[in-house]
Amino acid sequence: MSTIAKAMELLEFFSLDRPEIGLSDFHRLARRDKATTFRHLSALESAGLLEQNPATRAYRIGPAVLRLAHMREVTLPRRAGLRVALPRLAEATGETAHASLLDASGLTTLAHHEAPQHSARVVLHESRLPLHATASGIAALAFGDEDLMKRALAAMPAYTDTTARSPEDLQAAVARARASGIAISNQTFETGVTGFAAPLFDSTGIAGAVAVAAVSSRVTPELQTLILTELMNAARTISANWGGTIPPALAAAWAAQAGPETAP
Amino acid sequence: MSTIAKAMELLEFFSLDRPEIGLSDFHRLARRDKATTFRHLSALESAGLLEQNPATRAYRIGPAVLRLAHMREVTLPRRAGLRVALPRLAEATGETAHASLLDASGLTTLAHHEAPQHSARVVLHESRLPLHATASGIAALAFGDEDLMKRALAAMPAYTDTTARSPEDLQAAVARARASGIAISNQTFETGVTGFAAPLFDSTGIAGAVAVAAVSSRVTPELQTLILTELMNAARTISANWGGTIPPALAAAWAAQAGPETAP
DNA sequence: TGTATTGGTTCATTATTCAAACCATTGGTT
DNA sequence: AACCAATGGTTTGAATAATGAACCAATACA
Repeated sequence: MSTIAKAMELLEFFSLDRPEIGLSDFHRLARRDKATTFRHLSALESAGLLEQNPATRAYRIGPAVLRLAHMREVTLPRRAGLRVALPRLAEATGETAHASLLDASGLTTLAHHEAPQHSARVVLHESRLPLHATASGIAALAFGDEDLMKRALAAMPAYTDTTARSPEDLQAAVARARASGIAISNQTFETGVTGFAAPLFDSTGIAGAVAVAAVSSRVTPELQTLILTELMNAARTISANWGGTIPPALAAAWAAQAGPETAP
Repeated sequence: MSTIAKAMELLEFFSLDRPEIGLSDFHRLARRDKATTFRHLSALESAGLLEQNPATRAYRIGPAVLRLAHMREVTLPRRAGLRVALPRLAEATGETAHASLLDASGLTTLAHHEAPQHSARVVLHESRLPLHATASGIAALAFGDEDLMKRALAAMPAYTDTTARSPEDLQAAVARARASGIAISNQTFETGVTGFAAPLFDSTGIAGAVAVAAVSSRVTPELQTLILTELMNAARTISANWGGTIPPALAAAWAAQAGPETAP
């Protein structure tokens, strides 16, 4: 593992639950030498990627990140394409909606939107989603290449009792998603949460996924139908905003989903 | 220079004008070995901080940056505090308004807003502002500590004929800003652009600056008075949003500015 | 007072980077 | 087709960094 990779790994420990981390915590979390950790943190700080809370001396995300994110968003807009579709999806379904972006090593949560209707709603903590254990991941795998599948198969930790354990289980789930155009995961990542996801495309192909995370006990057949319909609409809108086209096979699968409902 | 610092430096070469950079360009821009540059880029890519454009193989900012920026904004909102004040400042003055955040090595542009009134307006290209050559930098220096001034004096490249060259010139400009509460820079960074800036504060002290960049030929005494008034209002609002307090000396300086106008 | 924990620093050992060469591919010219 | 000048990417021993165990200073707590 390169020095740079080690330093970058430190950034992975930040989350909405843990937005500030001190030297000793980093030392323990990363299981790396304290001196080394300190040097890495200092280097990241002087680059502006981190900054120290003057009061606690704990490290947090620095302002340089804002500049980089702004630049990416100006030249390659992604969040902008969600601005209307994601709140609409959350409101129409009454559940939490989120969209994630596919990169070399998995899915990164781009944005999430919570429905105002229910007091009990799914709150997202993780911003990095595993391919094999989330509806979003399955949706991406269903329309990604074999290389992506290989990376998913490389590491398959079990999060709950129902997380796919074997390559066969995973491939079966992916095949179902490919056939129906929507991935459904029943408590494979977090207990009590059922995930529904549709793939998103940009001009280069599969680019991410849009998903609804619903409280499992609330999912009735009626709600599920509503979620699937809204999810297809949202995915169509977002992919169009991102300059992507829906593959014919997926368009057909979606039409088949909607067909029985809209037929006279 | 540490390996991490070198890798981080690569990120500095991105700008709105140059959002994608290939291996050979990096090799030339950073004046560093091609093999090493490639390893650094690969490491940054596998961390998600960069990604390769599949068509051109050039590198661009990766999706991990969006996740980090989102996290910072949720836990330490800064952009949110500008949402109302910055557009108002641009509209009221008819010129381009922008706000920047102070970090260890200078100012980073957070957001900018262009006035709709004029077809000729200042368009910002640089997201990294030098302390010694911009109104924002002078404003920050006027209310920052000596350490910040030391860093400003360490590197003072000349951008135009009127950029401060000597430490004395800079310290004089800073003293004027400290006395009046507003920094004014006449074409010290870009020719044809006059900058006006006020310091911004958060709970820890000086945190950045809010500025108006005006087309120099359009600046009349009337416009200048308008800009100063609006700038003070904007700075007060934003600092309040950021949880900061205006130092008494600055409040007095601003009152003196406004005083002569509002006196009967 | 003693102890545990914090952030931060030092110095031999070990791993990485450097520079300059080389490969393979692509796009344009003659 | 042959050629040229780019591109991204890889390989080689000599130079230069990174590493980790122990150490230091300050704070908090009992």
